[in-house]
Amino acid sequence: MITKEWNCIHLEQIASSGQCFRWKKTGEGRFLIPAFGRVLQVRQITPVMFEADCSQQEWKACWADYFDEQTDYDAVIASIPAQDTYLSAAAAYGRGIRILRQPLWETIASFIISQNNNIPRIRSIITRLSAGELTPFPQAETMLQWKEAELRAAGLGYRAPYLHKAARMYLTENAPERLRTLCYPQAREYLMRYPGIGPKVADCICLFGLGHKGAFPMDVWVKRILATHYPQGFRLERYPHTAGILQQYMFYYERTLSERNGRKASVVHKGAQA
DNA sequence: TGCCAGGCTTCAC
DNA sequence: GTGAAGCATGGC
Repeated sequence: MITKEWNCIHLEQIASSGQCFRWKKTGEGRFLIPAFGRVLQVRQITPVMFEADCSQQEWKACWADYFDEQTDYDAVIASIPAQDTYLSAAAAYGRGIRILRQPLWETIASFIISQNNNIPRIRSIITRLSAGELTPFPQAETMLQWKEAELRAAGLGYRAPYLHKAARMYLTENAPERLRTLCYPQAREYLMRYPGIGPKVADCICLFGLGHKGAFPMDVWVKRILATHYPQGFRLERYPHTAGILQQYMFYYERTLSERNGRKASVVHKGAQA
């Protein structure tokens, strides 16, 4: 068992930030995370401390990257201009969020499934594909052996052929090796060649599967936020290496407020920066 | 019952 | 290049 003390770590916020679909809550601040061939237990001990049931060696080998240990989230938040009242509020609200670096194929498949779908249903489809909540996510090789009809049976609907073809391309083109060598714009362009992957899904994969934190997924929520709070335009170029983190703050803030206040409820922040 | 969902593909124009 | 229609399915 190891413990980590970070200023910005809130497991509940990460679990409900829409970036991961397989965390299983087992109690207050307690989660099981199936990834990398095992199930990690994590627990929030204090607002700035959590524990994980793994060795230091295992932590360094995969979970440190998974939890994005090397990024200074305080510095990211500090980089937000004070006059940008909406983003400042969103970051303060979701300051415990971290960008998870998730297994690549699982991220590609999950976000192909996510298109025009809602989060509870994405979770249920992924659980069916994995044949359980804590069992390993099926590898591309496995999915390629399945028939499209089997994917449809898991609830994928029209996305079934997308996923099947994506698995084939992923394997035949040796995508993990290729993607490792590409910068963010190149990786995004490469991924958009896959069926079922457009700009938004490609950005999610770049952000959550490849660690390109300059990726800024534009989904229906973010479009709504930008239209409401940044009618003069959002200065994305200000955040070439952290835009994805800020996007998560916005997404989480807006969704959480909406759930509490009713659909599309939104606090108006006059003076949100252009 | 109807709307909507962390969109994408296809097809007019 | 831009905009609209169509898409499977189930949560709410």
